[in-house]
Amino acid sequence: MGVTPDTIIQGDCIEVLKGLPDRSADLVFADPPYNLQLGGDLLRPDNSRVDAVDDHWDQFESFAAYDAFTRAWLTECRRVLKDGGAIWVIGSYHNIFRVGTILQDLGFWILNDVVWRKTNPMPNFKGARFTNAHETLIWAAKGRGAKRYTFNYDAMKMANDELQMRSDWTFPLCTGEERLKDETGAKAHPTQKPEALLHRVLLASTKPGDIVLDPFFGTGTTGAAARRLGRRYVGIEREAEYVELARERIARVQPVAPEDLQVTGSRRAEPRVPFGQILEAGLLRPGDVLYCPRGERAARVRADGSLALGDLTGSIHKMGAMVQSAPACNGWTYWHFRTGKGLTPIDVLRAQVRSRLPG
Amino acid sequence: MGVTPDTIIQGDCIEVLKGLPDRSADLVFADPPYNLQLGGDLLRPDNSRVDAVDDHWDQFESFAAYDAFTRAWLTECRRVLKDGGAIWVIGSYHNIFRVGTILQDLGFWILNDVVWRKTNPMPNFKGARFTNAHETLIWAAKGRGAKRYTFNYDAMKMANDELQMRSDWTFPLCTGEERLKDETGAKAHPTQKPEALLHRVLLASTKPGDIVLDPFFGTGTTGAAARRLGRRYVGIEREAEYVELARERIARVQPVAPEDLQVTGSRRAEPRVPFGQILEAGLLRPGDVLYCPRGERAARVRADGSLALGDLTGSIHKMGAMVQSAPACNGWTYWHFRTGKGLTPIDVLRAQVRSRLPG
DNA sequence: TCAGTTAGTGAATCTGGCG
DNA sequence: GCGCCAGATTCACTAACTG
Repeated sequence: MGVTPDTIIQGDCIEVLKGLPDRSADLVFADPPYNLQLGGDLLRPDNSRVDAVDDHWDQFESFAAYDAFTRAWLTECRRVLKDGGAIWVIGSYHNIFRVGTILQDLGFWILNDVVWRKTNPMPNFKGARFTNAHETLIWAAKGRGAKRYTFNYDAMKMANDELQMRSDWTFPLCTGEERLKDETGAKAHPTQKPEALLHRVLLASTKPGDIVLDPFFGTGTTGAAARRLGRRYVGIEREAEYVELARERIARVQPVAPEDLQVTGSRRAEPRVPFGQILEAGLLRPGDVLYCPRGERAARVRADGSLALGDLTGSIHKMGAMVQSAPACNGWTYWHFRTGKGLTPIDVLRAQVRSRLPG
Repeated sequence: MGVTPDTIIQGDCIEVLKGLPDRSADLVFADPPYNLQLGGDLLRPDNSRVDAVDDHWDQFESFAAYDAFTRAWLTECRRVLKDGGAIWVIGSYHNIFRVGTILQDLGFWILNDVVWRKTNPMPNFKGARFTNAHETLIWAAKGRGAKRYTFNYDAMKMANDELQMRSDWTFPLCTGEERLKDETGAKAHPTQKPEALLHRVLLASTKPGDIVLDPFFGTGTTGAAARRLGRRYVGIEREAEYVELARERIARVQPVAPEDLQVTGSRRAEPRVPFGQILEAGLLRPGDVLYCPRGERAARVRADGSLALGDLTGSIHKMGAMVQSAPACNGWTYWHFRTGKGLTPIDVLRAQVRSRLPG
């Protein structure tokens, strides 16, 4: 009994969240209201409106109200997340420090803060400050000791020309055709996020089929990116107009074919091959000699897949670490066998065994 | 009756701050402990050990203890600031959200958050997260209605090739000759900041002769930058060794007339565009087919920007080299996409993305 | 002297499965 | 939950060394 995927639920964010089952979402992406001190509406925990204020005491009242609201929806999101789940929250300096503090206080474990660098930010018209050219995203796991979060490290590295993806991402604002307009041609939603941003978030931190919950769905950028990438979404949005716009928008999205959703996998995820299996497959034989990369050290292979060097025996990893006096060693890349052309790492034998495995 | 400028006071930050007079500093720059919470040792892939920040001054029992410490020194700093004064605090995701929240709670008025993008950050050795490639600075005025803060808008604009200075700044780490070493050649301080960063901070937010207070003076980067730029400094530092190092360092600084200072960075090389960004920008989609120049070979694009050709996958460069049996290949010019007019190299898509990037 | 190679290092909350 | 252990994992830059 879980949540129905690929739906938008119209209603108050906190009320709707309370109705969702425990541990039912793989990821939360949240773009909460930033509206502190901007003359916009500020909501109390019960969603009544706080009158605009400008003196110091009421300012504190406003922060307290924003904090209570934030704590309420984040608490529910944490409950709804699976143990291996994670959350992304985007914000600006008006609210992101309060969001980050409350995340930490609720037991979320911050994994990274990520900066969205805007290529085309709005200038600071009064010339009174630096151009506000970025927003901040916080990526956090459900808890410090929580089950392992999803991070498609190799896919991110591939998407960044084989360099580790950094914590600063550069994207243009959502403009042009992508920006939804109302019937008058005005922008339909004030803070529509670029789908490219969600593309990277989902590709980095979800698997195909995962359920992504967005408690401030707006015009459905999260849903559009999820559908395109073969993920499922649950959106919560209070305004009926936005719900309708989002439904139409998501329906227009062409999902990527499942075979194209394959991304570069990690070596950790590859099937484990015990070294003994190399012997069982006949690719090496007991008594064969293995060499370190430059050949000056040698060890004999024994029938059970251990190595012997003088009186000492142990796994390929232990023995590799031992001869180097290193704390650890990957025996697959350290030990080599001799061929007519010189020394070849035994990792190629592992690859041969893996290629014969089913699946 | 004010504070004596161009001095370093040895002692506990909060105790010393309490002895400073009200409204005596024009600016505070603070690089407080980040409250890192490290596990055990971290080994690089080559098994060398990362020299982590495990100093006693960075250890706090809990978030509550860190918050109390932060509130205490920020409260004193606010008292010591002149009414038109401002504060900068630098931190990472471990502490910056708590610092920002407390700044707001104390009545400081945030002007910008600024991101220091590191050109050469330490990689994430275990491939577990995004490379932590930035730190965050908060710039805040003493209060919302406080007397006008200093912002040298035109100096900043001039320093940025006549474009408004943005909230993301790019600098390398403090290394090489600038990095202070002890007698053994090891780094003298674990977290020395680059002087270029302080240069920009002071040039942006102080006037010549202003008094800059740094309650976590360390090896005196703030003092060195202040002296160089004709500002005055007051430093507080607990460790006697750091105080001595800072004194010697600042004495070596040659003050320079501001008009002689080179502040404009050299024009950067063309920004690198990873192929994955072409997909994120929607210029190609997962499942699209790319062709070699004469069209006789084809490969499918995957969601992470890798190419698939039969069972083989890899980057556009790797796969281009592979199909030509060449040692290397520029995938941007080798691979083409099909349009009504025939085949077009994907390099034109890179040019489109580049045209949107900031200089 | 110069070019090429090797070694070292920087604020880091840095693995995962099985018993 | 803890311990064990297989085995996966790095970018930009500086400085020292080699030939």
